[in-house]
Amino acid sequence: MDFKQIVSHCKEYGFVYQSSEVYDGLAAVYDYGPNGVLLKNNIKEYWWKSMVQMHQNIVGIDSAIFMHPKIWKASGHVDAFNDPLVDNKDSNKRYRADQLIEGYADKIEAKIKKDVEKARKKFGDAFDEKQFRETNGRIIDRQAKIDDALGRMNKALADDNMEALKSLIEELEIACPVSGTKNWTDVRQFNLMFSTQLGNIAGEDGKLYLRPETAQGIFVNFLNVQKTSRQKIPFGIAQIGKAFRNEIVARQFIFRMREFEQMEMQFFVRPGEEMKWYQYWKDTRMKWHQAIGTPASKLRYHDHENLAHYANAALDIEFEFPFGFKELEGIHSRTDFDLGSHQELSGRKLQYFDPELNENYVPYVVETSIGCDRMFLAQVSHNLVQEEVPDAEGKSSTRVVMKFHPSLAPIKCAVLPLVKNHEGLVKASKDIFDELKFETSVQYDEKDAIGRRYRRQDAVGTPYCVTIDHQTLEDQTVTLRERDSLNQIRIPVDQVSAEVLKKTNMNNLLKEVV
RNA sequence: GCGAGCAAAGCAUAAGCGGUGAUGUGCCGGGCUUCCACCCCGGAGAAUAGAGUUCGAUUCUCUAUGCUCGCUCCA
Repeated sequence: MDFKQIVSHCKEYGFVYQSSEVYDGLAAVYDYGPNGVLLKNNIKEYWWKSMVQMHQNIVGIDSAIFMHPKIWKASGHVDAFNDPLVDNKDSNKRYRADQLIEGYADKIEAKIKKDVEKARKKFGDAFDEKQFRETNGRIIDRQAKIDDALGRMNKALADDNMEALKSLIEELEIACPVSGTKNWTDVRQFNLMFSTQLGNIAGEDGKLYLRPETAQGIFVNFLNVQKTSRQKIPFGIAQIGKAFRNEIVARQFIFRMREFEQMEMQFFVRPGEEMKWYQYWKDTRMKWHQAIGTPASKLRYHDHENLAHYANAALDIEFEFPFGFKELEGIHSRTDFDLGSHQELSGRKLQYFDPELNENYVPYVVETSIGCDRMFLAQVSHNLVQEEVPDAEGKSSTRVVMKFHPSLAPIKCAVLPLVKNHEGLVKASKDIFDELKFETSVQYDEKDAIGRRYRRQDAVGTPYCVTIDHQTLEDQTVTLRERDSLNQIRIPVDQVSAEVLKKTNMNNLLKEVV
């Protein structure tokens, strides 16, 4: 199935809709429909239970989306998520304004170095580089240019003065490396965090950000959770929640959205033991993905070469989406950066007393962070297939089927009277439905021919269909039809629930993850 | 954000070089129907939005919005 068909299918069968569609949509925001929300909840349940329920030493929290503005200062988001950007109108290339100016400084620095090397050759052993730099007129001029440019740039950045940055670029006659022209747009501040305000009077004082990641809610609650849950290191805190980023380019359906949901677990460990746990979670998380039937060939690790400022090791688990291998989950060794920063900025001691070592320390953190919406997209794009199956006459016909792992399927079982214009069959069917609804997610359908109803359930990934026929009224047996194999077996009505739950229950899936 | 392309019932597609918008599927109602998209009858449903040109615009022009791709960015 190509990507377009997947998006189309998601809409047609109530999985994902474009946000605000009746108003022509809102870019990079999507809504989940009736089947979508069921699938998404199942993904979250699978994750949550694998983490919290299956580990004695992992507990959950649900922290607020609003947090104290200083948190984003400490985490580095305020600085790192703010870039002054400028476009060259001729090449349509975009640059960071500060990097252009630094590039200009680097060029001059290169010239200075050339002069220095020339002089070194000329003077031989007697050459004193320091003295040369301080006395050579041309070098002094050039160094002054660098100092002036960088000095003014830093001041403009500190003042958030975009106009000054632009005029500096123009004054320095910086040209686009691609087009070679100096035809620049205005410099614009791009802020990846969404801001809003606390209280109802606008002003800097009440400025708040919607969280760009859920992790900080865990870090700032580290002490609360550790004390109230009486956890000992190593232990983890898990959270599922919304995060918000003002992406420059938001594309590829629900892969990159402005409002998205993360499933994060921060695991607190002894300093020096972080690599052991990094490896542990690397393996454990891969198992989790494969346990629901995602083939190993569609998953791979990708080690980060450029580490973020907080990490001493980082990798992604990538999934092969229809548009290529892309990040699905990140596993990062975050060192003590986050707790350390918060400790410094808040003035609170964010430490753990380790009774075995008999000492206090700021724990190190290993993070696993998976995008819930990406997981959703991975499941949908991998499981949606078109295939040839035999029809009523045994000839080949195509069907579109979502081959979700039964535990993730939105609807676990459909209850279908073979015909709808027979009171006895309808009543028996409704009785079965009314019993099953206490156990799992079921759907009743009496419209259209039985084959069409099977196909309809296939399209949303329902693993089982129960069909009630005249024989049911005589001997209390029904047909149980299985989605993937198309097999039909005849079983007593009172065994239906057990049979369906055996495959669709989350419990049995969890046993495979251990 | 820049550039290019695109925008038609729920979905997928025709036709229309300015004059009645068609088909398949899906949906709703009814009939028929004993196990993998049966058949029959009936019904609802569309030109992304706004402006302009025109007697008349789905068609031409402009603007906005959205989508796709490329660039840029990416914790």
